[in-house]
Amino acid sequence: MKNTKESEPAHVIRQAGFRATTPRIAVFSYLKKTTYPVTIQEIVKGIRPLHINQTTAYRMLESFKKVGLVVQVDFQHGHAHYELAGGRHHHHVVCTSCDKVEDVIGCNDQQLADKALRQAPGFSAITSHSLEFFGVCKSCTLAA
Amino acid sequence: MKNTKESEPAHVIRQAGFRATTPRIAVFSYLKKTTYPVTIQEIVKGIRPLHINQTTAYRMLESFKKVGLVVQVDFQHGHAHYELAGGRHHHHVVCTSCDKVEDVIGCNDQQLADKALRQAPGFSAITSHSLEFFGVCKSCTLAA
DNA sequence: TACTACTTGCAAATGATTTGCAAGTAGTAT
DNA sequence: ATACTACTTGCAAATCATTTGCAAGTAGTA
Repeated sequence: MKNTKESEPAHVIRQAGFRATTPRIAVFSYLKKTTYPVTIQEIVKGIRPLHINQTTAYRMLESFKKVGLVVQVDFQHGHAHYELAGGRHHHHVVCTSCDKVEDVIGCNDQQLADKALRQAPGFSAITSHSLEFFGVCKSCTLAA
Repeated sequence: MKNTKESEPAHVIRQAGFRATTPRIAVFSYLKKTTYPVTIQEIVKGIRPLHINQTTAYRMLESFKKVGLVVQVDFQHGHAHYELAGGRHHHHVVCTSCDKVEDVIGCNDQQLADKALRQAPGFSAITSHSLEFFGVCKSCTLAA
């Protein structure tokens, strides 16, 4: 299984230091085409008919996360959501009624982090942050 | 069990629409004296020698959260943390190595939320948001 | 083509949180 | 002070997300 086009999932996966296995290519490709952060369940179902074990998915996402290939986000739903990193850094607005998600960019994160660091005397560095917004989407507002 | 001084836990709890039971007063008082968001485990242990069931704690925190008495925060530790609401709105910096927590204030949240709402065409309102910073504290930096 | 370290699948363990139900009690009416 | 009822709690068991151990499979290299 070899494929060297720069943008090919297999290539990206190898660049990240992993073997380009069928499950990894499928998961990576799936994440590439999703438009919002997905759960492990969605990933496993999303790559059908290919079937992979949930354990495999958990391990894969964890390792992808470790090398910065994916980002984990928390919508306070009791389970993790993942999305591909690499795109423009952004955050999300989540509908607390129907779980719809939209992206938000331009949050001036560096400035936020700097300000936070200045206020935290016991810290020497801030490496990341999570920022999610919760609200009600228009369809749910109408439905209420 | 009656007590009407404005600031008394029992009074606050009744104002929120609950019965001022021993477990609730104990948990509320405990939260009042903690200086960082605590877990269910910490709460149950923190009110000793009074013993309450974890289930009770979960239900209590959930209901406190629902009426805005407490806020739930997520440090990506696999379990929820809670703190009393009502104080100044703030966020946290968490050490990814030792879990130390420090508060951060003045994040201009309203402005952040407004900006987010403007960018989310499908949403009619933003009701809350979560913002946590992750980094390394000074002791852990030295220990590394 | 062979080989080995990296991967995957499966089953079971762990940990957090939830649910059902019977027993207990705060707050109110008597 | 007493009785009463709806709100609360405790306990046991269920559920859900995630992790771990180990044997079998396979990608990438020699």
